[in-house]
Amino acid sequence: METKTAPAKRTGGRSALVLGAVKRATEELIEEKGQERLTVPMIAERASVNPTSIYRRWGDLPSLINDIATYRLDPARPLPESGTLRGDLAGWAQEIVAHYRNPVNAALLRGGAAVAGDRESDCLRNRRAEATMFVERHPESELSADRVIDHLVAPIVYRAIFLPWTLDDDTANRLVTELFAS
Amino acid sequence: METKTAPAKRTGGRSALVLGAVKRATEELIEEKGQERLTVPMIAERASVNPTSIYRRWGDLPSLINDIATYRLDPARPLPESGTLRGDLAGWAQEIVAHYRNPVNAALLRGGAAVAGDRESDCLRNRRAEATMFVERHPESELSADRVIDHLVAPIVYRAIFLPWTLDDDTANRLVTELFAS
DNA sequence: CGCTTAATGCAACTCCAATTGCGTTAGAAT
DNA sequence: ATTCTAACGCAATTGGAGTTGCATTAAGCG
Repeated sequence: METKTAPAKRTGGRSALVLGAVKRATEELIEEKGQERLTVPMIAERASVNPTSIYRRWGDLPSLINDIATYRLDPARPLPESGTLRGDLAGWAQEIVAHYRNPVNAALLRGGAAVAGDRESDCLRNRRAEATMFVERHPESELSADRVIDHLVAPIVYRAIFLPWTLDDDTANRLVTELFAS
Repeated sequence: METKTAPAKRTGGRSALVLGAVKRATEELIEEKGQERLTVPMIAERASVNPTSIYRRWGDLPSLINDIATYRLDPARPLPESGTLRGDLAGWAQEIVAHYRNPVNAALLRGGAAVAGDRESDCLRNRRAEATMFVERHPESELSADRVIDHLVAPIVYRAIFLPWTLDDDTANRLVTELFAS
């Protein structure tokens, strides 16, 4: 039997323009209207793009929001390399706090939470991968990725979702201190 | 001037029946369809109630879901009184874990997360009140309600939302141990 | 450059969520 | 029992989300 070669994706040019316009429009509107008052046609109009294009690319609104929420923090961005696990985690936590103090990112996170629950659609999976990388880089520490998630990521995310006004400047440092005190 | 007496609310009889039927229908359907595939007319039909009644009571679907998510754990239920803060928190945490291992409650939590972000619509405000009550009952401890939220409630809620399959039997006890180790 | 077809645009259509006005029922108070 | 009116049911309507078929554009590639 003949092997079917995958059709060539077209990622550049106009497609890239549409992608960027849709992402920008979604980020703008999610801040203005909030996650639940958002619709696909609204995004399409703001992006000067046809609604059909959005439906065909993402299927529905929750998938779009989850997609943007997942990749807004670039997975290829440089991560802290301070020489110590504590230093790395402190810098990393500060970055995450700063990220979610942006109302746009907090709203996207809530959208991601709304559609979470299965292994595929976890908009925070990159955080877990990064946590694992940090603890494996410093095997002398006894910290596990699980504990980093539970006592560093979880409190930040919890506050970002439910108590965003409590995400202040020293949240990250306080949590890191408490994590290493145990 | 004459003081306007508030119009008498009608909480019993038919109204109570409608309320109960709507809550039951929502809980059933949110498990079957998930939070984002849910609509008001669907709930109305399942509850044998007119959609108009739901719209007039709650306004929209997010408000309804948030309302149910907030009061599903009865605020008047008995809380642990073991004599020690650690014992109280352990029992309390176990109850919360058990609660969110129920897929219905996890789905409701995700719905509550979707509409969170301001001081009024926090479906977890009762947990914070309970945590405050526990630490105030045992002033000899140095634990603050904030730390209980950060290192006990937040990890449970985070897992319930994003990693529900990791909420196993000893999650609560492990978190309590880690909380008191620091 | 020219070919192929992926991706978008456009328009018409369907379907259902959400609104509104009005009549009916029944909870609460006296 | 009677009154008042909150809460519900019903029906008609509207508005927009989402779908589909076809034409158009342009990205990828030899």
